[in-house]
Amino acid sequence: MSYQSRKQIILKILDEKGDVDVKELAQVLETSEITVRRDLGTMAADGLLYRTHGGAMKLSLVNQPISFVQKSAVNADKKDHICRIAAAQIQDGDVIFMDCGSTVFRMCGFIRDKRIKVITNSLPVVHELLNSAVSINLIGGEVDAERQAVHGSMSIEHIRRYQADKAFLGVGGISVEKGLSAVSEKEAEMTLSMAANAQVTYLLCDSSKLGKDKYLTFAPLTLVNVLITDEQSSEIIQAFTNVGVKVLR
Amino acid sequence: MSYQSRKQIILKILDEKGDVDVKELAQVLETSEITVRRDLGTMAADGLLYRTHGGAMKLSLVNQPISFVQKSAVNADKKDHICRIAAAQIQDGDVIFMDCGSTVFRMCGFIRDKRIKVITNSLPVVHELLNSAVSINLIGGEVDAERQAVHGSMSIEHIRRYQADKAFLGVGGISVEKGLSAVSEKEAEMTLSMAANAQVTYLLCDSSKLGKDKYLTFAPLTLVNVLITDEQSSEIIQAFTNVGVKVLR
DNA sequence: TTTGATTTGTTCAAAAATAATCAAAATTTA
DNA sequence: TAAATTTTGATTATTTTTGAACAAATCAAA
Repeated sequence: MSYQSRKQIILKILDEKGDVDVKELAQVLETSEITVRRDLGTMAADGLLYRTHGGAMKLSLVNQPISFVQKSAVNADKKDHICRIAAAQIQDGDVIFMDCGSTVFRMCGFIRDKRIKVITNSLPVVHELLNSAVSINLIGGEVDAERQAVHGSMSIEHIRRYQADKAFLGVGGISVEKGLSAVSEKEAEMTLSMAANAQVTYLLCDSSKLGKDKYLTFAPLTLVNVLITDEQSSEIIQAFTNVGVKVLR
Repeated sequence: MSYQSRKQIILKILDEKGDVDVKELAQVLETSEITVRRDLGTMAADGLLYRTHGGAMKLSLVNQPISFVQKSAVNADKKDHICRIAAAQIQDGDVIFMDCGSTVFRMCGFIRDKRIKVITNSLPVVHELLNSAVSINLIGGEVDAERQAVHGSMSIEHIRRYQADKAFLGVGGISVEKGLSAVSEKEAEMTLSMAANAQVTYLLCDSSKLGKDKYLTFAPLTLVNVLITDEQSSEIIQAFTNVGVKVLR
């Protein structure tokens, strides 16, 4: 197998899995570890990947602060369950908002082949979808390094210029009593703006956040058309359904 | 079997499988390896396939756009020379525009410790400066995956909302006769907008681009207040100075 | 800080592939 | 039909790639 053939395979695996190791690639490519090391070295020099000890990572995953990567990986199974359901609500041709939450980010892996337009303020979402079938519009404004997202009054104005079919949003906390709550006023504003400019608003929320409130209550449950969750308790689901929120799980 | 017959068969196999090897083709075509090598050589020269060691690949699998990192690394010494001079023009407290050029991007390394605000449409610039002393505003709009930048009418509007002290811009080509020229109308628009909303406009241009024009002439030299270049020829520098462009080198 | 395990990258030899040269065979042209 | 031209295949020298071996570097645990 030639270097170019191996290169294509390596890039494909990196795109799918985000990172690889030398031993695994040597096995998959049916070649020696030193050949794989040379290939990875060449590809790193060409700016195609990031070389780590024992393997390599996709460039787009490297420049994210640990905090976002770790946060996104917490309850990954639950989040992926939610994201599969969310992705199934999206048809080719849709225009969708995606906010900067760690659950919403994981939707990227499930929508990359869809011919849709994504409007987002999240830098990780942009990076993840850059080389995909998705067309991207990025909301402008002040960049928040910690959250890797754009916020502020300029962002709010920008969002108002768009009209989306669907919005996929996360929150810090949600309960029947208090409605939606957040830990950041900026994020709350973004959530409100995206919801206001979409036909249908989906809330992606894993079970760890249901029934729990954060310091800033910023919207009633009526902001949400559909709640997508992994929560299995009938009582909790019923409580939301009783106040008019459709629940998918 | 004639060359034309073999060619059709080779192209058919490439289309089906994406890649081929010389031995396999020799067997299928019932000819010698050297004949196959000659055929592949001719076809590669004609731009029909990509010759690899031991075989060939379909062009579409190989023709990836040159990465931004690779482009930025071309003439790195010249670019860094220019960027050092550019960085020296910036004081703490400044608000500056930075466009999406590969030379401008290299300025990041020289300004990361300055307490300034950067307004940019370049994703690599944002990533490079995220964990630095710099405050960043990101221009919103449609994301161009190849250039990793944001463009479009929404972006133009967004830029107009800001007033910067300085703008640091690149161009595709520049000459005394034709003025500034570009290979992309989108980038030309961004350059014009940033220049229109800055007090002082700096053009970063390495010697390989001086005196050379691209297909779209989009602005006269008067758009530029200061040209920063690595060019050492007194004649060329004088030519620019004669038409009112201050030159730093 | 030390130590053992793991990984990396260099060196070298072997294997594989390429390209140049030349002669033979096949095809085309007059 | 013969001469000229083109194509093909064999041989050989050169280049490229690969894998083994090993010293140096890195990592994580003690």
